[in-house]
Amino acid sequence: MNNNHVFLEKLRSSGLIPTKQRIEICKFLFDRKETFHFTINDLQNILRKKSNEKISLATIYNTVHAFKKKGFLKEILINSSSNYFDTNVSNHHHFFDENTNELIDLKDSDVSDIKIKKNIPKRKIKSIEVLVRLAK
Amino acid sequence: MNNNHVFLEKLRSSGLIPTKQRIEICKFLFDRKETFHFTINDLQNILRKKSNEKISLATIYNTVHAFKKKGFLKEILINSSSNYFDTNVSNHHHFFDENTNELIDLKDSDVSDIKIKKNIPKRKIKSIEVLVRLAK
DNA sequence: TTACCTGCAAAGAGTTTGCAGGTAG
DNA sequence: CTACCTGCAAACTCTTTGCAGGTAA
Repeated sequence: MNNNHVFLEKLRSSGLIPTKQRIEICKFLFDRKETFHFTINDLQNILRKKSNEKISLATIYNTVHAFKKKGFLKEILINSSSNYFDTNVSNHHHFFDENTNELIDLKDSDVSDIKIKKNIPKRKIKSIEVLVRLAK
Repeated sequence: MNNNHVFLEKLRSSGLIPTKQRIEICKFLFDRKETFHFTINDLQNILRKKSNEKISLATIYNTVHAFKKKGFLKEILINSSSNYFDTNVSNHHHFFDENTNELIDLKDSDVSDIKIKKNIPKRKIKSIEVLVRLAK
């Protein structure tokens, strides 16, 4: 399936010039049904193997952060040794499997309604994130 | 109030030799009623100002990680620019104020019961952490 | 005395930046 | 042509480590 035009539009409409590198990263990250979770390091390794032309690490950092800024990716903090990104930018929660270091999406409907019974003056709730740590 | 003996005991019973530096850090972190949230950088700045003798950064890292390992501190990940530690090691959740970069404890009773309606084979839930982001 | 700890400086890991050359429009 | 992007290397920040001297018991 050739979705290039979709990604061209996605990039253009967000003000990012669709370069070869950005399109390749788009195709890898967004041309899939399932959510994808990755670290910058994961992404670099995978892209390096998949493709003949290598995308420099600086460009991967730039692109991932540009995508995050545009709302195409969400950053998720789990442990102090690596930062994860998630192609699913909707409101949802996560399992983190401490045995495999793997992130798994939890649909909003997989988690009971959460009510916060405390208020901070002059502040509004922006988001509620649940992280469920798993182990054997 | 002189709690030195309490900290001496705390350190000794966990197998850490109570040195001058560790006692000073203990006194600062644990001789208080309220929970304290900090980054390594916060801690170094505060200790530097409070005390005449400076504790080296390496020792602060060593000590904080030793305390974490012994269960005296809990690490909390909020944003990619800094790692927080919490003197409250009980099960509880957090507000994070994005305007001030401040962490605020949420008692377990401030959050409605959370039920996870999904199972991962061969894995058990180790902990459930809720992070509520706040903004103006 | 012995094992462990501290502090310094150097090393390491991850991330960001400056800049020269390249590319999209 | 112009503005923006890429890739490299250097810089930077945060954290860890090696080691010599110091300290607790």
